[in-house]
Amino acid sequence: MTVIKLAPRRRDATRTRSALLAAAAELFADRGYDGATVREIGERAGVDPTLIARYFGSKAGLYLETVQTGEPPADLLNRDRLVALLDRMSRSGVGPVLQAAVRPHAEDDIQRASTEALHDRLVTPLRERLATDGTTADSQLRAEAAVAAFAGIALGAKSGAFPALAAATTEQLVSVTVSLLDGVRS
Amino acid sequence: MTVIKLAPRRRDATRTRSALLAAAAELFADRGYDGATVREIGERAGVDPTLIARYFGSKAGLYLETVQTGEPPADLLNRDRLVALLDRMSRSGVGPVLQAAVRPHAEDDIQRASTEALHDRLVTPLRERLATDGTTADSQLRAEAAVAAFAGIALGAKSGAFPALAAATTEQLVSVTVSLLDGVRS
DNA sequence: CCGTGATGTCATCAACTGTAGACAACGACT
DNA sequence: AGTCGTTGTCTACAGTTGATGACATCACGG
Repeated sequence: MTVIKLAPRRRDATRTRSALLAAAAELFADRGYDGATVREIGERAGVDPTLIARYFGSKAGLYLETVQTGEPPADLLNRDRLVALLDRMSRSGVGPVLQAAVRPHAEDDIQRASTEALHDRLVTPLRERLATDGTTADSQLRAEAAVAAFAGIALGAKSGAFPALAAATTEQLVSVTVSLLDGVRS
Repeated sequence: MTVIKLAPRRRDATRTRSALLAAAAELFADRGYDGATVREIGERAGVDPTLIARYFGSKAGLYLETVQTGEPPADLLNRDRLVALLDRMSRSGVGPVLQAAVRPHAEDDIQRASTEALHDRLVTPLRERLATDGTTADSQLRAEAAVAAFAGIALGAKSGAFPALAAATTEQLVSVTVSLLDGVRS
């Protein structure tokens, strides 16, 4: 067993690493991968930006790690899950993976990792839900469309283009989202 | 760096102007405002990029003009309109205004013009449709949510994050979109 | 106490961006 | 022909971006 130091060290690689990860998650969610700069991330984390290169290799490496440490898989047709998801987004932003749903990334690594996370956490659970509910035809297409629609709503509420959507309470948001997503069973 | 020798072209301001507009519309729709560079736009238009500054004042001015020359207002609950809209998007891209639905722009002018176009062409017609159909409660919120969801689907089909959505025929796309949007009446 | 690796700081680079301005080529006019 | 506004070409610049490497400073084991 390794001895755990309780006294906070002035120099703590683990701490700066997690600070960078947290700041990156916020900024990537807010402005997308390209929009967030390493200098901003460093400033928000209270850390020198060049440490990103040291601990994550590059900005892309930081993004990939950000994507991995995300929300657990959620079935969008489950109202409780949807509430939890929308509630968290209204507080801490929308998450980097949803950005990838509507916007292609230039780098392949970024695109692939984001897509994979999106499917693992949202598309696949929904497709399986549709299958168990009896809707087998086009279940993959339906699931993808529903997730895409959800991404549109979640991002639209933050984009500034939809004032009523941005001003809505979580309950209202849940209600209208449920109304829309329910149609996926057709 | 390869230097492309251009064939001697007739001097025509109107022509270069429209060439720049067309190229800009494609690239803005494809990569967003920030993602499209003036050099790319110029290259696609077969025109020197600095002419953007001459004819439109700046990249932002070019974007604003691009936004103005868009699709006519469409009611998303009208199936024919939806078909036409999705069909055009599958051919010539998704249009710059839908980008603004899910992604905030840094500059205020850009954001405001995009939002205005989005509401004039999609949100307001849909809200009025909902009102005449009897759904008066929260009609603004419902209309915005539906447009945001539609934007998610349209952009998702092009983002590379949804393979089934990207491979779907226009008919399939229309079908699943109608299923989802119909729920907005709830 | 001291050295050595870990951690942080700093200056700087090359690439890219939008934009400006000097210059050249064209063409309609007297 | 000659003039001059219009249109196109080219270079350059200041700003930003991600990334690199040299240097400084700390922490811990000997």
